[in-house]
Amino acid sequence: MSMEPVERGSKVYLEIVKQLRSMIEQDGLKPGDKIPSERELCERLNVGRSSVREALRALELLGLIETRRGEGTFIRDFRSNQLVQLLGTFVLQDSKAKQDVIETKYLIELDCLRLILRRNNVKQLEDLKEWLESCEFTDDQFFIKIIELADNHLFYRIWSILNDYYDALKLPKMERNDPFYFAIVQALLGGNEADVLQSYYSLRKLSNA
Amino acid sequence: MSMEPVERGSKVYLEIVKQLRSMIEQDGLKPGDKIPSERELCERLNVGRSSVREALRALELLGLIETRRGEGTFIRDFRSNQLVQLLGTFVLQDSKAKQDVIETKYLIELDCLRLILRRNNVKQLEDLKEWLESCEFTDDQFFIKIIELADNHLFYRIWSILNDYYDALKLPKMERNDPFYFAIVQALLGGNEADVLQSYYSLRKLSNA
DNA sequence: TAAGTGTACGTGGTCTGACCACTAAAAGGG
DNA sequence: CCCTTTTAGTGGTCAGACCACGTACACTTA
Repeated sequence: MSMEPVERGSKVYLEIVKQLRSMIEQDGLKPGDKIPSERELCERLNVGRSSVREALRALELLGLIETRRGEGTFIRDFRSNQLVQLLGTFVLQDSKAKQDVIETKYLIELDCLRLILRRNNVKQLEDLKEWLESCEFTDDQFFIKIIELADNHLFYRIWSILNDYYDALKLPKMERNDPFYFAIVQALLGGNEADVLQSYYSLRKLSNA
Repeated sequence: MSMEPVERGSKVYLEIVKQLRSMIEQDGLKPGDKIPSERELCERLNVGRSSVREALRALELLGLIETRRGEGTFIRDFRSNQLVQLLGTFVLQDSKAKQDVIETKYLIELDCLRLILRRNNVKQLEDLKEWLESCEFTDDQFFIKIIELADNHLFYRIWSILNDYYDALKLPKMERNDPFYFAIVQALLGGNEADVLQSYYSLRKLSNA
């Protein structure tokens, strides 16, 4: 029920994070659900309120919970994490990092193109082709479509993070370049990996090596 | 110098995070450097110590700083963040997620193999070959070497995260399979992408599609 | 009855002051 | 000179006190 008083080495707020996690798991709490109030957590866990708050603030900065003054603390939809901006401005400094961001973004985009090839969902590609003709869009928006078609949520997250990094580093925005988008989609429909890669390289002005 | 007393909407601990960030930037503080003590930050920013602690605890859970009792608070080497275990057990539930983890891990590993091909650093590959013969190692350890050779810090982070996810989901550990490791390194030395991919597919027991 | 209003309670947000445990540097003694 | 002791500084934690805000319920009023 209660925790060790001074559990050697471990800090109280970390224990509370742990407890919260198992509490959420056991009770099957989902995004939007309310968790016990700070004062109730104090009593239940036999700790001071400041320690509870340290745990909650940490989880809040991680984007895992949301607090509303006068109402309470709620579990958040993890998909939207602002955590990235933080890490971005903290972590990335040197030029090697910049280069890594660009390289990684490109490779992830290539992976998604390969995934789409493997999924081979013609109808979705046809839809995308229509969308190309009927819409104004940016390079980002095009690739968001691509990433979505790849149907891998982790890649979606990773790409979003990289894109945020990209912006945070003030790298030049990709400029729209319609013919290449058509070429990529066409190549995807053709089903030939080499063609797809070549179209992508052209768009990004890369050598195909 | 000091902040607004109740700055509407914004919470004090978030302001402190901001201040710390610019403080680190201005003073050019690097991993290992010490930041001002909690009590000094209170005075400098005209806030309570509990607020300062909320900010520091949050940054600590993010893995951005490290505190040592009796010594102080230090900027941390961002490369190692335990943040992931947290997110992992919080975020991933359904079976689609599991599938995504596996798929993404494999694709990242493939990307790194391609990067190594592009870098074409023969000496490092020879060293790796020696290591293979002289060491006991696990599948993880082998691919850590691979990812390192790819020399892209972001991929290293992403792969580590995915590996943690993999463990958190209790997916079956990759088993060591020596001949395939040799084949991969040999193919890398050969410089033929198709061979490299084929070796990897064999190791992971995947079709080459 | 129905609509509006106001009060009380619960919640998060913040500050203060008090300890404790631990570390490292300064002071002291051999 | 070295070793011990002291001391000051640091993070870790708790308790209590306010404040600001939102909600719900009881009360008034039309």
